Amino acid sequence: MQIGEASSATGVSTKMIRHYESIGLIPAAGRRSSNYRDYGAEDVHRLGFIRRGRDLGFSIEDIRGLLRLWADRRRSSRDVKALTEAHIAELDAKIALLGEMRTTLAHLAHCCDGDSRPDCPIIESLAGDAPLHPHHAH
Amino acid sequence: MQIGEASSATGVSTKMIRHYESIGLIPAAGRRSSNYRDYGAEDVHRLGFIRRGRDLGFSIEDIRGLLRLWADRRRSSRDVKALTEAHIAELDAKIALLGEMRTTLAHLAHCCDGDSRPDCPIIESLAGDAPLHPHHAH
DNA sequence: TATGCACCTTCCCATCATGGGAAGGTCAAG
DNA sequence: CTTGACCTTCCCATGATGGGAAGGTGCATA
Repeated sequence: MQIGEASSATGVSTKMIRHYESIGLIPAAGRRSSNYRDYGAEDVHRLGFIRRGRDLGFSIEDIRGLLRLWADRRRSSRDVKALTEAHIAELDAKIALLGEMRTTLAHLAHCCDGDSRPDCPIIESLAGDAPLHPHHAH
Repeated sequence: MQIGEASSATGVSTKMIRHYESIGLIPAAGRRSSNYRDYGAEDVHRLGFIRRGRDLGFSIEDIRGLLRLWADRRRSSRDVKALTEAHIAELDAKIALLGEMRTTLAHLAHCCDGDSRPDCPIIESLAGDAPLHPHHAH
């Protein structure tokens, strides 16, 4: 199986497969006489693991840890769970941050007439002319 | 006012102030005889605008547009609102994506015993051995 | 057989916003 | 006149990904 097939079988781009090899996330693929990389079922399985990890937002370094745990028959599920919960906490922090931005922006947009006149609470807020959470009636 | 003061007055690092100048987001600062950059009230006001924009998650290019609108006395608040609502839509998309990840991970973590045994639905999911949303009783 | 096309290889560069750090100049206080 | 806190420019790194060039490989078809 050459790299393009491994790519379409897993949804990991050929670019990224080579990259993962270069940073040691996956072992160096075997080579055919043509110097083309050669992949087997185990390699494809590992790439699928990586893609699912990425889809869940794990960093490459997180996935390095998860791959090590996956390979370790004597792992504790505690370690996997701890890694996962740390990641959930990061997601929560990001979601909270984005949610705050969204709330503020939605409020400002709500207070903006959106017409052809220049007066605009959004611009005024950015300019520091108005607090971000004015106690307007609306 | 030299760059360090402008930085601490606005919360924009000196690195970023120089960077914003280099990409033309702010005009080139005046120079003293020492070749040190010199900032006035208007410059600080603009840097504050930029920082608040960044804090609300606007990209540098968004902010470039907002600065142009800010300076334009004949702007329509419609344009500001449109830019803002496009940004809100991006935030919503990101929040939704992160939220889906969070939901899946929380479910998997909930189903993981987190003990010293290796059996772990998180690893099994990543390995593709189990669907991400199994219909377990829990 | 020759040619074309789809695939592969390596290598360098770009993204986005930010920071680190080196090598050296400036300035005020001790 | 030294010390230390500032400033200058320049290069490099991050994290994950893609673009694209220059060139090799392999298979099908004219």
